[in-house]
Amino acid sequence: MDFQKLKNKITSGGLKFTHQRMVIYEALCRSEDHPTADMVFSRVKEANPGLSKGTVYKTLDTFVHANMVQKFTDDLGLMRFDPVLESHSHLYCSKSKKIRDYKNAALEKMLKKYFEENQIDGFEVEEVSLVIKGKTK
Amino acid sequence: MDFQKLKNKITSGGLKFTHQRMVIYEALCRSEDHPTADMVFSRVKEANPGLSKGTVYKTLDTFVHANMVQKFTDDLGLMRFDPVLESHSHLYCSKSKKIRDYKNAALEKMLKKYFEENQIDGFEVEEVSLVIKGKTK
DNA sequence: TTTTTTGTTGATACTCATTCCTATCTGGGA
DNA sequence: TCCCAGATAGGAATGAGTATCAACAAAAAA
Repeated sequence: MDFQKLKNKITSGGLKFTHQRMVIYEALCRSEDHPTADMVFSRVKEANPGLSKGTVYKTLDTFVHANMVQKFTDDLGLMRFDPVLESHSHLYCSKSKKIRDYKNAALEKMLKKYFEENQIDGFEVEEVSLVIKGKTK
Repeated sequence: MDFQKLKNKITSGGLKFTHQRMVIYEALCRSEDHPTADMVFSRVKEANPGLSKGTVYKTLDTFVHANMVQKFTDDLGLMRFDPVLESHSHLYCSKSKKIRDYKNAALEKMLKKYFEENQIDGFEVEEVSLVIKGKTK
């Protein structure tokens, strides 16, 4: 992603454009492994020694509030960040501990339909997500 | 659950029967809210002042290894314990932050069937679970 | 341009769930 | 009864994440 596109992404989220935000957002987009804030920090600190850990945590949270990235908790309780906004599931590999995206519109639709047709007693469903655990082949 | 049943539960898991284990297992079974180790500790400490927090954490983990209880991570990253062994989903109430059980054999079967018929490229599915977020009505 | 306001950053201290350490204790087999 | 592997108590250590706050920068007002 080039400079202009990054700048647009950030300002169109209603945020001021800063060097730190650019660097952090770019690092997240380049990562395919749904990094934690700490992982983003270590990928970014070499080229940006002045950048502090707290800023990475805060900035990523700012992106979440601006709807630029998604946040979720993995099976170990760590906060993970994902620049993909469309709804999708995650594959947890029990061997490598890596997390992959799994997009399947048909499955999403099937689940959505199921919970529209089958109400849960005393509960109003807002969001359903799948946790898929297994092994990379 | 009476004394004999509790004792059986613990020894049949291959564990030594101790007062602490009985008290902790009983408190967990009486709880309907999938408590954290800390919550179990505070429910138990009044009637058992000598019991330490470390013991509660370790004992609950022992139960998990002995397949007497299930452990899962909630959306805030806290470890929750559940004495219900059959596979089931959880309902997360965004208002009260409470977690309820949701058993639905038909849904479980539907998902199982789906992933048997629809392989994921390069991934071997072992376990699928649902995270259902919404509001208690 | 200067001043004011507003938002951002870095450094550090802090919280809090969980794990680790170790001295001490105990249930149950010999 | 005696013994010891396993269990426990108590507290220190860990580590992810948050709060605080002074310094700073960029935009808005004067």
